[in-house]
Amino acid sequence: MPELPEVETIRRELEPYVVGRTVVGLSFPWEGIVRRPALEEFSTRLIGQRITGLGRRGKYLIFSLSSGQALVIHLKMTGSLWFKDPEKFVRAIIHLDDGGNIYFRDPRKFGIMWLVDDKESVAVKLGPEALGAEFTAKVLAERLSQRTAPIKALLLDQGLVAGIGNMYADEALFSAKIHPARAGGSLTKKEVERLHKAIRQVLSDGINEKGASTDTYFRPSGEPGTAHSHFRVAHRRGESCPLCGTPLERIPVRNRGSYFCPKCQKEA
DNA sequence: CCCGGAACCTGAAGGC
DNA sequence: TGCCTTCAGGTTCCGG
Repeated sequence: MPELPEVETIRRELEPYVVGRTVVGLSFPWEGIVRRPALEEFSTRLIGQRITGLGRRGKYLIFSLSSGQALVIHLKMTGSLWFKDPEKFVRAIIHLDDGGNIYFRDPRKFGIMWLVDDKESVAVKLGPEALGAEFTAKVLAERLSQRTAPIKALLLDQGLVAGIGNMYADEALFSAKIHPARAGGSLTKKEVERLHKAIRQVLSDGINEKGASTDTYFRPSGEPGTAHSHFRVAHRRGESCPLCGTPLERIPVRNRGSYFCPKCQKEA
């Protein structure tokens, strides 16, 4: 699933391929991928524009355009962007002036494209970047205080901190030895500090491994990432804790599968 | 404001 | 073999 490390890997590998290029055409095998404006306006306004930069905010990819507008893409759960034709599940194709193409592959059709004047307008309200300088242990502690929702649910709230998804939340909580169902406000100062450090570590490791290909994530070349092979609990159904050997458990937290070690991550 | 659950969508995998 | 159920989860929306 594309979370911060996966989106960042795609951004880095796509950047030299698209920056400086002009969009010369668009194809939509599935038109529902365009959120706004309406498809015809989306196309007429985007074609002819030069891509001046490729950025990322949380899990959003932002293509800066010569007009000052931005093409924003969210891959949601199963989206990926390819240099070459993945052949199946192609929902949109961006044709470039050098003959290159970007293929938006998305089996489950959750992915979205926007063409906007203000890139901030696509998301409700994003919290600080999980790997940014402004996201400190102190900021995390402030944002968790008084909160009664499970810490796992709060880590997935992009308005609290931007970029963490289900896999890396499980990894960070295991690393910090915190049970996923603990109330966010019940964490001690030491636990919040451990959690903050763990979040930054698992996300950085994920980027260094070029993302985790547990399911439908691919890099633009079509190659997988390797981060999932280093996961200690996420998606490790039926396996044992790498630290103590206790069988890992999976419980739903806010309807999200949460993998953890019941011995290393106590609920009390 | 805060919390929890539904909705969106469809392929893969497992059970019988 | 084939049908059926369950699972996967990022984000927004809505009711309490």
